Amino acid sequence: MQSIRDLKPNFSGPPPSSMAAGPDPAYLQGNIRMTLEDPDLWKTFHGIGTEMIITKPGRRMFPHCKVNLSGLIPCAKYILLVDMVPEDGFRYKWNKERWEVAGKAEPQPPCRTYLHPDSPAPGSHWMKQSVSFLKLKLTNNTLDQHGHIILHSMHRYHPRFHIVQADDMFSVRWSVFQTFTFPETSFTAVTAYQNTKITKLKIDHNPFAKGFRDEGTNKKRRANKNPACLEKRARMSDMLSRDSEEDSPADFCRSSYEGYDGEEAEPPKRKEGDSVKEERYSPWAADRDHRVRTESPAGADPRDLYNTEQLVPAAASYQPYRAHEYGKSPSPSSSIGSTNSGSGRSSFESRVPDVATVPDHDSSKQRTHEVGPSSCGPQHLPGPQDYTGVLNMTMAPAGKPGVIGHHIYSPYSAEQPLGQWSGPGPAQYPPPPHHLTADYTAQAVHHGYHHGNVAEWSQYPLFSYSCW
DNA sequence: TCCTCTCCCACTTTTGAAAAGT
DNA sequence: AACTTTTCAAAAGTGGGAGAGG
Repeated sequence: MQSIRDLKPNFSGPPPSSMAAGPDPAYLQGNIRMTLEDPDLWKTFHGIGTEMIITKPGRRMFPHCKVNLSGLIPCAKYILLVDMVPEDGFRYKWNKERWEVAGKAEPQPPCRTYLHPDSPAPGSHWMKQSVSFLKLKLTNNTLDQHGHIILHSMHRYHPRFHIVQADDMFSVRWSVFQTFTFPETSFTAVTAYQNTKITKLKIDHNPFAKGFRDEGTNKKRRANKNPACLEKRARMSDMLSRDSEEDSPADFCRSSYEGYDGEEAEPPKRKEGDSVKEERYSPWAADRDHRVRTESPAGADPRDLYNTEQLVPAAASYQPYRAHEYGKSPSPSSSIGSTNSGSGRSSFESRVPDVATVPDHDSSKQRTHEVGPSSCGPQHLPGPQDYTGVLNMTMAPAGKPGVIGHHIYSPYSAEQPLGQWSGPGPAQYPPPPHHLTADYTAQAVHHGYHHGNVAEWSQYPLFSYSCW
């Protein structure tokens, strides 16, 4: 099974007729522009080393991902997705005010993709206002049934934004994926904040945390220490015990870091005394950038050819991070061994996003499809996992007005369950086709590529969950 | 002993239904 | 009666704290 990206080289045959007669190439080859909203806030966090809390029930990101889009065809429909990509193949620990490599990364959890609830929507909809992924939640529960994005604590990730021109999820396979990343959105997944500066920043900027801004609240917290509270804690302990029984380690992911070389594991340098208002990126980024140049020849992988197509200039504020200028994205933390990084990344990329989180479309406010567990592909995974997820999505009626000029062919009717696309679970992920020496996101801030092969695309297990 | 994970607490914002007003 | 605005309770989100467990 291959990831979206890995499919690119397989797009060797003629594209589907609908694609061949597809949209104005100008739209596909560089006019689409995505800019990150609140870049200063992101940079402020990034300068310190962004941490994102992950919890079992799922935790929102803060800052949350919010982007502006332009260059879309106003009448054509698009689907927006977000997934999380490991920055590297390492696990980290917080030690004496800095992050240090604590060993090899754990096998990747099921890779999930968050589908923006408005999807699919016309380009005009996406462009008229900023697109927020506020409700995207992160979890460390590998058995999560809510469609949240599953991450490992103490690992570093960065979000990837995908824009797909497609009438509905069934058309996605024929469509062009355009992928954007913003180096300043990288973060470390944690179950509790490690860096007090991050804590302070979160409290200062997150409205939900206002209660922690004034010192007076501290005394309220003391009230927790009462007998009733202790009783509840005892009960909670029982629950925890039960949970741990359920959460038996699932061997559904192969190790993503075959290329890991412990010798190259160098603790990412954290700049001591970063100020909250720090505008430049953390030393993680600088370190990584350096290593990237010296150890990982960009473009070594033939797939890079695909990465360079449809390169869209990033927002001016992110120019410094564009691949064509630096060769590599200076995402933080990947500072550790670029070859490792590339390997880890590529391994991850070879995984299959097992979930397409399904929206309830704001405009329709209805869920038209409830589809049972996928019947496709062996279910090798223990437990309910994602592979028994249900499709819960709003489909755009076939032939719906609004899409003019660039109708994308879909071999499926709108009623066809998306679950039928589902392939084998991640337990069957093949090893990466070959070692990727190049850091994926580092290739370009923006990538575009086709899904031209039905057979391969059909292997994508798109499971859908309702996130909210 | 150290590190990580977990849950509850008190607080805040958001949401949406009901009530009130036009 | 229909629509808009206001009110308010419930739901959801937040980090801190401290215990549990590996």
